[in-house]
Order: sequence, then C-alpha cells, then structure tokens
Amino acid sequence: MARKVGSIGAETADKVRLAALSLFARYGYAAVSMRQIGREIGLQAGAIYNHFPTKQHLLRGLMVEHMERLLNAWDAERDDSLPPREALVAFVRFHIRYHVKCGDEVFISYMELRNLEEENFSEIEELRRRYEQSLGRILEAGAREKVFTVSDPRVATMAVIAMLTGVTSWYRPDGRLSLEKIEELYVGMISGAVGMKEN
Amino acid sequence: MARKVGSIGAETADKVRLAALSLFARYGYAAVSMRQIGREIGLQAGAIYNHFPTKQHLLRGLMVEHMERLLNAWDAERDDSLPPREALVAFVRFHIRYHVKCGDEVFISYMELRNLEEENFSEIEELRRRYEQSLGRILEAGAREKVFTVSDPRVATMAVIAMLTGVTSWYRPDGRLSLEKIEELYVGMISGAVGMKEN
Amino acid sequence: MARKVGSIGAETADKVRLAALSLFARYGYAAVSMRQIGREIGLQAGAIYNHFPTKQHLLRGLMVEHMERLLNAWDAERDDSLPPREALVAFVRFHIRYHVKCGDEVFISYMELRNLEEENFSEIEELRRRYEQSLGRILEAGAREKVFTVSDPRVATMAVIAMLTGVTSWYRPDGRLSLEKIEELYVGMISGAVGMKEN
Amino acid sequence: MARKVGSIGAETADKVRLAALSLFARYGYAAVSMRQIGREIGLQAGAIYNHFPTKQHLLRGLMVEHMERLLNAWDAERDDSLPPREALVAFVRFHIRYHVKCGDEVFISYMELRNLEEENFSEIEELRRRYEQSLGRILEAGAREKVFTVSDPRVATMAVIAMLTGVTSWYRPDGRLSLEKIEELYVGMISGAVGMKEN
DNA sequence: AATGAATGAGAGTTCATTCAT
DNA sequence: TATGAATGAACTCTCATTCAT
Repeated sequence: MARKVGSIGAETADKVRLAALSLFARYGYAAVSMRQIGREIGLQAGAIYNHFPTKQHLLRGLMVEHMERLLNAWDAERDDSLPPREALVAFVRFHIRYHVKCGDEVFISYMELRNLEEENFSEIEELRRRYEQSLGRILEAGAREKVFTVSDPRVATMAVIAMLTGVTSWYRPDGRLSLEKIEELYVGMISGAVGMKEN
Repeated sequence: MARKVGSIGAETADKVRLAALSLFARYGYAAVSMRQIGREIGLQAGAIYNHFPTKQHLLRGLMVEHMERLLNAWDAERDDSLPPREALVAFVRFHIRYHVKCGDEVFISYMELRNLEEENFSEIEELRRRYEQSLGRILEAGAREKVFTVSDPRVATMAVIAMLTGVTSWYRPDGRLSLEKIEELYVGMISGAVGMKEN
Repeated sequence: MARKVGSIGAETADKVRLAALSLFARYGYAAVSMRQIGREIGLQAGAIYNHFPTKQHLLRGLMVEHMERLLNAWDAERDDSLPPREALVAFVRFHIRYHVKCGDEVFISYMELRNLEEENFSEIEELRRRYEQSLGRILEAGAREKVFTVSDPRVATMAVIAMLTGVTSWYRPDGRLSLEKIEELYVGMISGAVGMKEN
Repeated sequence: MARKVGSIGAETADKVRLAALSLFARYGYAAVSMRQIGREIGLQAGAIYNHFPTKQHLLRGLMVEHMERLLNAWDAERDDSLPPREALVAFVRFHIRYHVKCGDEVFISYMELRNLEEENFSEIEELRRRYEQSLGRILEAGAREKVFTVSDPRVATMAVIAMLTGVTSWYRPDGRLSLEKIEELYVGMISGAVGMKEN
C-alpha cells in the first residue's frame, strides 16, 4: 500500500535512514555524527530523535532491515526443489545481483558489526547465519549426492560467501563488465571451486 | 614519576602499537580513543604523542608496516621460476599461513582504509596493489599457458583474494581444522575455481 | 535542563560576548579558556559553540563590533564643516569621552591584534586606519591652513592618538578628575603639541 | 668582566632569554610554550628548567632586567642640574632613543603585565613608577618655575609617556624618518604640549 | 647541562542526547 | 514534528613541569 498522504513522519524517517546508510558506509558509524546525518537532509540533530530513539537503534535498524529484506528476497526466489547444481547457480546469481544493488547495506552489515551492542549483534548474526545456511544446505546436499567435491562444506560455504561478497567492493554499474557477465564468471569459478561435476 | 627504569622509548612505542592494533581491530579506529590506548598499557594519553605525532600516524604506521612485512615475507618466499600451478599453490599456502598469524593487522588494513587521509590511503592502496599483483601475474601466466581456465584474470584475482582473506575472519588456532588442513582445502577450491588442469 | 524559560539565544550570545570581553581584557585572549567564559555566565563551554563557531570568531566579533560602533559614533558626531581648530577639539573630546566608556573594548582592540588570524587582523587594521585617518585629515587641513604647526602630520597623528588612548589605562570614573576636566586638559596639551595658533 | 671561558650555562640562559623575548613579543606570553622557546634554540623544553625555575620566572626576569637597564641608562645620562626645559628635552631624546632600540622589551613590559603573578607585578610597577617619576619631577619643576604651562603635572606625565612610548609601535630603523628627526619632532610636540615658554 | 619520556591538567571542540518551545 | 539551546562527557592534542639517565 502506498504511504498515506500527510504521513510526513515516515518520510522523514526514511530520509534519515537513507542519509545514515550512505554516511555510515562512507565514513563508518563511529565517525558519523547525528548532526552530520541531520545536515545531510536539512534537519537538526535533535529532530532525528523523534524518529529513532538512539544512534544505535538507527544502525541496528539499517542492518536488521537489510538482512530481512535479503532473506525475504531469497525466500521469494529460492526453489527448494532444484537439484544442488541448479540451486547453487541460482544462489550465486541471486547473491551477486542482490548485493551489488545495495552495496552500502552490505558494506555496513559487515563493517559495523563491532559497533553493535551485544544483543543487536546476536540478532544480526543469527540473520546472517540463516542466510548463509541457505548456501550451506545446497553445498551439503551437493556433497551428499556427490555432484560436488567439497570435502568440508562449512569451509566451502564461507569461502564461497567471501568470494561472492567481495564483488560489492569493486563492482561499478558502469564498469568494464556487465552484471550478467560477472554472474557468469562467478558461476564458473564457484562451480570449479566446489568441484561441480559437469553432469 | 619520570621514567621507569629499563623502559625505553622504543619499547613504549611498541607497546602503543600493539595496544592500538588490538583495540582498532576490536572496536575500530574511530571508536578507540588515545586515552583507551594509553590505559591499556598504563600510560597517559598525552605520552603517546612522545612516540607518534597523531592518531592518524599511528594508524598509517600499523598499516604500512603490515603491508611491508607482508610484501617482504612474500618476496622472501616467492620463487618466480615456478610454473603457474606450483606458484599458485605456493601463493595460496603463503597467504593463508601469513594472514592467520596477523589477523588484527589484516583486519584493520581492510577495515580502516576509509579512515586514512587521502595521501596515506593512496600509499596503502599502492602496497596492496603490488601484493595482489603477485597473484594476478600467476593467474595471467597460467591463463596464457592454458594451464588455468580463467576467462578474466582480474576478476579471478579479486575473487581468490577475497576467498583467501576470508579465512582470517573465522580461523582460530585451536579450531576444528589444522592450518595445514585449511591450506589444503583452499588449494583444492582455488585450483577448481581457476580451472587448473590436472597436469 | 534544556532551556531556561525566557532565556533566548540572542541573550545568551550577548552574555557570552560580555563575559569574553571582560575576561579577555583582564587576562588576555590566549589565557582565557572557553570553560572560564562559560563558568562566568553559568554555561557549559560547549554551549558557547551554539552561538560562536570558534573562540577566534568571538574575539574578531568583539573587535569588529567595537571598531564599527566607534566609527559610527564618530560619523554621527563629526561635522566636516568645522574649521581645523574646532574639529580637533571635537575629535579630542569625542575620543576621550567615547574611549573611557569602553575601556575593555579599547584595550583588547589594541592588545589582542596579534591573536587575530591574518584575515581578521587586516579587517581590524583597516577599520582602525579609517578612524585614525579622521584625525589625520584634521591635522593635515590645519597644517595646510597654517593654523597648526605640525611639520609631520603623520607622526603627529600617531602621537596624538597614543596620547589620547593612554587615558583609558588610568581613567577611573570615580577618580580625582572629572571627565570634563580631563577633556579640557587634553585639549590644552594637544593644542600645544600641534602648535595651534591662538586665533 | 667578560664571561669566563667554558661558562656554557650562562650562554644558554642568554639564548633562552633572547628567544623568549622575541617569541613573547610576537605571540604573547600565554601563547608561547616552553617547547617553542626550546625549539627556537635547538633545546628540549626540559633543558630550559636548568636555567629558569618556571616560565613565570623567565618573564619576570625579562621585564625586571629591562626596567633595571632602563633605569640605569637614564641614571647614567640624567643631569639633575639641568633646568626643566633642557631636562625635558634630554628625557624625550633619551626615551625615544633607548626605547626604539629594545622594542621587544618595551612591548612585553607593557603587554604582559597582566600575566605577571601578583608579587612580580608589583615589583615591575614600582620600577616603572620610578622611571616615570623622572619625567614627573621634571614637569613639576617646570610648572613650579613657570617655564611650563601644565595645569596637572600627573596627567601631563602620563600623556607624555604614552605619546613617547607609542613611537616603538611604528618605528622602523629603515623607515622614512631618521631617529634624529623623530626625536626632533617629538621634542617639538611635547614642548608644545607642556606649554614650554620660548625662554 | 641536556635528553627523552613521563605526568596530570587543561586546551578548543564535538558528541549523543534532552527538552521547552 | 522540528528547532534551538542546553548538558556533561568525551574527543585529540598541547601544556608546564619533573626526573632518571
């Protein structure tokens, strides 16, 4: 549903989120002040507190929302009936495609973990674990069915995630390679890494 | 008290570096104060300035020294006469072995880049580029000689580096897997990723 | 506590200016801290920054405002149609009367010049030059018309200004001499110094 | 007597005094640090404490020594047998000649009074009072003998001193006017100011 | 007499946060 | 809901001074 007319508050909150996201990604949570966020959107620092109780809530929100959107997007796209090979390709393509679209969110979700208070940290870690488990299950299934040669699926999961997420650190929409081409390259490399049998 | 017997400047500077390294890695450069660093080693914050002109110099120093040690270590170990396959295996083993030994340095060298001032950033980036080029050259040579199947060596370089460096984020000396085993696993995955021909 | 009822920004800024003026005059700009200024008026040092961006701005403001008030006051009182003798008397009386009323401003405007940053210094110097030129013109006119005997009007200008401004360093409202009497004494001495012809 | 060979200490103390004098005059006592003084002469700040117990002593020393040298110089030159007119001319010439030679000393002796601790302040004030009294006595004698027309010798004393000392603020050795010419101009103006009878 | 390293205080300034308006 | 002004704590960095060497 579209946002109700007159619901200015939610719009402001969104502007704050957006500004914070961009600033946190660029300079880091600790180095960005509430004043800076406010300035970015023509607001006094104090006004932000009408929308977010603390700076920490703002950070937590950005990370939780990102992780939940990611999980939802993957849930919407995943097809658990696919065999491991196809499932892995789907995951790789999804991960790259989704992550390059929200580089800032990805970046802060990795970089600012240590600035989360204990409880918030656990919450995010649990969400991340759930997402990475999607890949873990695929690799395990492939190993079980002997279509992949992964002697240690847990290590393989982390290796693949690291490799994939690395894309966000250099991808540029106007870069040398199209997104499609990049996906293809990574599908190729990861297929090789997990020893995917040709058929 | 003016000076503790036996405690000389270089030792203090080292203690500062060590404390800063650990704190920066744990909480982030921006979130760590000079007081905190001092407290860690029983020093007033102001005394740190006898050894480092600014907090930024301290950070730059940690990163430059790490990168230079890394480059020197690799220069000492590399053997440019090795054929691509053996060279890649050597690089993978070296990278993992070296990086897990200095997780904090690696971590801040990636995480705190944005907290470097322009000039220092360029300096570190150049050092990193030189290191990563070592891998790049191996992959290019392998591609040229058709012993690897990498359709885009530049992307492959970044993918491999990302995968490898990811190890530092979960490796524990007392973990489930020995370092030797981990190296072996990554040699396997990366060989697959670059389509290394069996012979 | 957030805001005291009835206390608005402009009032606070004025209180800060007043406190700073008095403290700078008594102890010198460099020797007065923002905390000291705040303490004087029951404010945290940080709160001063809601009204003045830096300590230097605060100083510049005090000096610029003083000089502009002085120039305006003289512009309101001067009468360019007066012949040199009467004009000089008017200037002397004005200068003394105006300056003893704002001893602190006068004091810091002379004493703190070296604590002004380059640009601010030039600005103040230009204002001072304009004011002193008023006297210079009178002396030059008098010399031209041969009603004064000043062989070097530029030196005479500086001599007269120095003599006049010296009053602020010892004048006390409850002192031995009335302001009227002091003006009279200086009119006499300065008339003599410039060799004013009796008629 | 010439300084003994090997008396390095006194030479260092002199270098410190010289550096401090120049820096205090340029930037003000409060704005100059012991490190800055040391740096100027290739010394660590701590070493200064081998020669002066505190920064305050250093300042006091500079001012006391200046005032005593001034008094001694005047004592050597004064001739109490001169009649008031000649005595005034002698004083004027002496004051200008002496003061332009030590602009820094004069400057800090006026500017840094407020940075002196109570006791040191009184000491300097007393020395200054003694010097200015020299002029006061001349003016009083001249008034008594009716060779000057000064209705208030105390005010006249301050006026003349202010006028004379002002010279140091603009005099440049390579300026438009020779020192001799400047002395002459001031003798003229001051003679007029005190209503000196032609004979 | 000088150095280099330290202390403890304090500088100017910024911070997250609060709250009367 | 936003502002502007405030708090109190914290920041990086510099200070005068001390003292073992």
